[in-house]
Amino acid sequence: MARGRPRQFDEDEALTGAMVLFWEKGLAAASLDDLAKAMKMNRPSIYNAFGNKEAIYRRSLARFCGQLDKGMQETINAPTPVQVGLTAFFDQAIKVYCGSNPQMGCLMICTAPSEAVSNPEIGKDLKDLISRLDAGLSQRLERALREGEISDVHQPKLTAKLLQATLQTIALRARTGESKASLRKLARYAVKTLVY
Amino acid sequence: MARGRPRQFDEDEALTGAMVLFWEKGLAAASLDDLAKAMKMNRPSIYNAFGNKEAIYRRSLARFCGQLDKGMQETINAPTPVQVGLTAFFDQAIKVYCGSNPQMGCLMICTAPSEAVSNPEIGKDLKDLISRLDAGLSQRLERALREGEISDVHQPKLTAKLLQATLQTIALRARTGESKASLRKLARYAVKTLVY
DNA sequence: CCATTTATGTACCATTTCGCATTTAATCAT
DNA sequence: ATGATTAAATGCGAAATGGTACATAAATGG
Repeated sequence: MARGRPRQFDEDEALTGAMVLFWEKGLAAASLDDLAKAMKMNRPSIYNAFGNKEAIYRRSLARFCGQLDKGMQETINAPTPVQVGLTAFFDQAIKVYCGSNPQMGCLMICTAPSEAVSNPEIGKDLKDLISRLDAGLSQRLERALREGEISDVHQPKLTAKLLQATLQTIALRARTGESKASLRKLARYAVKTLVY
Repeated sequence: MARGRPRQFDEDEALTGAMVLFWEKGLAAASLDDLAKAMKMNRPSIYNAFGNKEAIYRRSLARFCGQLDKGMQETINAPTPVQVGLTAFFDQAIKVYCGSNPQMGCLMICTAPSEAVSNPEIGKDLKDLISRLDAGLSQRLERALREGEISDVHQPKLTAKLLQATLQTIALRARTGESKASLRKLARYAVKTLVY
């Protein structure tokens, strides 16, 4: 087993480098040369190992979204009141969105939409993430309803969308430099207003 | 007056063409050749009349945002209950965001963020629009508060941000193909939930 | 030790890109 | 008309881009 010359790049590390580059520049503005530097590989190796630029971008997206989704599921389904779980989820997202200098917001929300029309596959990736988050939030709210934790004036599916709207505005505002403190305040107000 | 050879392109029409192109592709993915076609001009004329690609993009943004802001101001400040004005504003936005085939969402929200980090001027354009919308919504809510139209549990500045979050999610969802009907339903629920 | 397999790295190619220099055209002032 | 002024159109060119061919290197299996 393990035939042939061993790879001398770390796949995970390379993908992380690519992700950071795309996060900053988006798909279109990132050149293969940029990518090669970011991944610490040379172009032919990249092409051989991962395929073309779009493929790498989509893998970066998938990874990022997988983490986001997983983080959300774990946090909002922890054995705490809904409001606590939701607040923790927002805080977690804010940490990621404001975590670098300059702040870069969400890879998906801030870079995929500009590609989504001319590249329907990316459009679908975006749509899928939105759907998954809607579903996760909605399910948690439904449980809260069933367990009498929140008032039955709520429509879980719609409230879920407004919670996701909150997440999205946090992503966008983070990218324009809005402070962590300001975003946390917004998140708390959203939870208080939308889930009671 | 009117010296020299007269321009044979309509500046407004050319700018509209450019805007539509950028709306679909974003700044980075739109080439000068694309632009020339979209503006029905040839490259040197474009350069002479408008400057480089980024300048045209920013002019497109400014125009789009000017209209959005103006539309908002007029609609939410019309002599009707806050909720009616807000609903009308969302409906108006939905019409624009879903108005072409495929649906393209908001020029600013869907294309500017991907440029915002590497191009701080565009970042500022984005930030400015967000601030203006926050301010407009917040002022309307404050008036509603003063006039006893809504409950004083509201914090106008934060509620304004959640209303804008609703607008933004509508823009993003429109770009993924979500239907007008679904977005209108979301808008109505947001108004009902956030403003009472 | 040799064949096979897989990865690396140099160098390259065709195309596209942005931008401009130059020529040609249209209009106005005199 | 003529010259001045401004715009259009052609076409060039240097650089960058995405992508690849090909020779080389490093490992394994027999």
